[in-house]
Amino acid sequence: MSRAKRNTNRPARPDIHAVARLARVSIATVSRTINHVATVDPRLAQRVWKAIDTLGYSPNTQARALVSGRSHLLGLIISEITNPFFPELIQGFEDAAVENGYEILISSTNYDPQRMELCIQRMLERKVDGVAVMTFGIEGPLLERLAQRDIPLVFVDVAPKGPLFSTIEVDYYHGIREAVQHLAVLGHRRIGFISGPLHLHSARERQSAFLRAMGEAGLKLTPAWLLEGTHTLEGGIAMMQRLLDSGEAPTAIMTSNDMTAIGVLHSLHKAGARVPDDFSVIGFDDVTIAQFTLPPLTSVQMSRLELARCAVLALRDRLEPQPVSYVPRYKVQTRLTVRQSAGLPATRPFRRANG
Amino acid sequence: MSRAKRNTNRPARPDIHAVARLARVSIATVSRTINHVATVDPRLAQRVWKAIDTLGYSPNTQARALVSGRSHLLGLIISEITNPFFPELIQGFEDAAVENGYEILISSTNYDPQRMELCIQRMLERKVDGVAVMTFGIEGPLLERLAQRDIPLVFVDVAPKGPLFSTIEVDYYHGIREAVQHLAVLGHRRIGFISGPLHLHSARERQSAFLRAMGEAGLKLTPAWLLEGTHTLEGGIAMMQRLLDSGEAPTAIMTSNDMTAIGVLHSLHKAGARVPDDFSVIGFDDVTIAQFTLPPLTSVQMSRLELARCAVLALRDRLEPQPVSYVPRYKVQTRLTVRQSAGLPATRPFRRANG
DNA sequence: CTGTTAGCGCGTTCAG
DNA sequence: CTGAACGCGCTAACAG
Repeated sequence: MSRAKRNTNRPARPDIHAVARLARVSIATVSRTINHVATVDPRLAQRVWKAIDTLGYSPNTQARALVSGRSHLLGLIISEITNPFFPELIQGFEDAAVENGYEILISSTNYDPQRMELCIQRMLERKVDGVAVMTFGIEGPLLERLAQRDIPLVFVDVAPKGPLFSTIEVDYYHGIREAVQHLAVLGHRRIGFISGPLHLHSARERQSAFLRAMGEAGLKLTPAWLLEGTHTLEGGIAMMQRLLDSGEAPTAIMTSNDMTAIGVLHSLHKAGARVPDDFSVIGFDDVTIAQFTLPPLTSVQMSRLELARCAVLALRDRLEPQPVSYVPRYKVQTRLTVRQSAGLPATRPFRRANG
Repeated sequence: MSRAKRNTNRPARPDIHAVARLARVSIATVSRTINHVATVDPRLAQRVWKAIDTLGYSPNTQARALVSGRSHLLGLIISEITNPFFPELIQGFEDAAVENGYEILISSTNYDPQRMELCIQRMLERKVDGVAVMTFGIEGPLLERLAQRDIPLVFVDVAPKGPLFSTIEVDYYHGIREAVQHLAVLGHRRIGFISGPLHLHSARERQSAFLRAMGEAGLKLTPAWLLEGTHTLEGGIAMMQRLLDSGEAPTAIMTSNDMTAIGVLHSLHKAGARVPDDFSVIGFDDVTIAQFTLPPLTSVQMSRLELARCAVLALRDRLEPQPVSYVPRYKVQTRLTVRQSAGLPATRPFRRANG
């Protein structure tokens, strides 16, 4: 009498027993059918599916996770969701995850290593099957601790060693080279670069890609035009200000991310300079809002959707053994998106209205 | 031998039995201690906590959910994560949820009712305890189907009836009135309004708040200046264009959301008009990027953090009976954020450069 | 190929 | 106030 009679008038969610009863099979057969075990008699399977359909049954994820040890949950750790870089990444991650039968758990660190620990803690408690750490600024010691956990982890750029770690490489050079060449073709010779905080691996990568591209284009570098920003609007404003104050400014400015570029735009606007007539500006990331700036920002894009998809695949590959023929390649490209913030260099040097 | 000896050399996650053994109590006592049942002997509780600490034990969420029927997961359904309105909402939702001991499951509908169904399906399968539907555009028939499910739901603006439904009211009028008055004080008499798609409840609310505020400020309404937009950049561009083409344009334009306002800014820029010298513009939502536009956008803000917090509380109140003294009030305010896109009205009507 | 059975880890009765 | 026993819904052995 334990199970058979429970308040029967309430339309409780049907469980596996209900399906089994209706299909006149055992619960094991129902389980096998659902999990697509090949050795089920098609006729029985048919009955099971029909029963499932008429009852509106869907398996209890919790129970399934409890016994199988696999939650089909993927964690996604990002820096800050209000940073325009991330929403698209999340979108892609969600889509790719759902496509592969996973659900996602997001949390953001707000650039706080301690909070990052909490995020991971929470994820582990929820028994995620794997975690994508997409914060672009993970610290050494933290990595060490992560390495202890025995769940698959995927990172961007940084490549820690460990049997459960994967890395997604970003080919910064490709897009940045396109940008430099774009400027060179327009006639620019004097190009400045405002980098991100150089303690970030990804910021360093972008800067060196820029240096390399300049060299290859045969353009001379002016050290005074190589500035370290902060990947923020304020940083962009300040650094552009400095460039303007220095007397001799470049005709084009490239930046390490779009927020910096937008800061540059603000600085220029305030100084009375016009873009692209007086200065050309090229950003990096091609964040959604880049198309809404005045003028719309020419920017190097790294597909966040692609990045997210790679991350999901990297985790899936650890979780579900793939056929040997499958050779994973976790690499994402960057490309130049041309809009209207870069144009021909000014014929005469810009002079500030109020100076 | 069933449980006692399982591969013992691996440092498996400790379970409740391990804690019980170490604390020399039964697993029931451990369970009670963790769940803060008041009737546990403090001395035993002490031992239990110590054991938990030394073992680094944390309860298995899956098992707990399975047996208790409560997953401590909250669903959040939004329209589109790349819409700048939502990230901050998510942030607030996450924070509030975690504060209250919940984790969140997000999914986005992309304005597709069918996808919305899938989202809900997924959430139900994951056994979320409640769902916040923050899409600002839910359809009647869908609501009907939702009503069947017996889990708490919370909505914005729209107030379906049902014992498990909650509604968060937004006081659009407050902030919109501030905006109209702000313009009136600056000297504007000719104010236009570009609404959102009027089939959306929230768009209608905003529009009627505007109409009411105009009336109260003693300002006359010009029907030709009351346009229906689409809550998109393109809509803003098109409607502003129409205003400009009409020969007699208002000196100030208010919009139903920030994307529309940014479209207006673009339209104006293209026409050679300056903001706020030639036209004043006020947006709605005060999205993060409003501070990055040129000029920074004056906008009516509705605190997304507050909204999110309300949503979490509304769900929690259904889920965990609150003390009778607690009177919930799910209402969020709107306020004007003054930046630089609204100023004194132009002394002479704007004439297009190319016209 | 199918059914029976034993837990997954924990909350919760019900005796003590 | 505590502990033993049961079962949440399901998968994975094992028997038939």
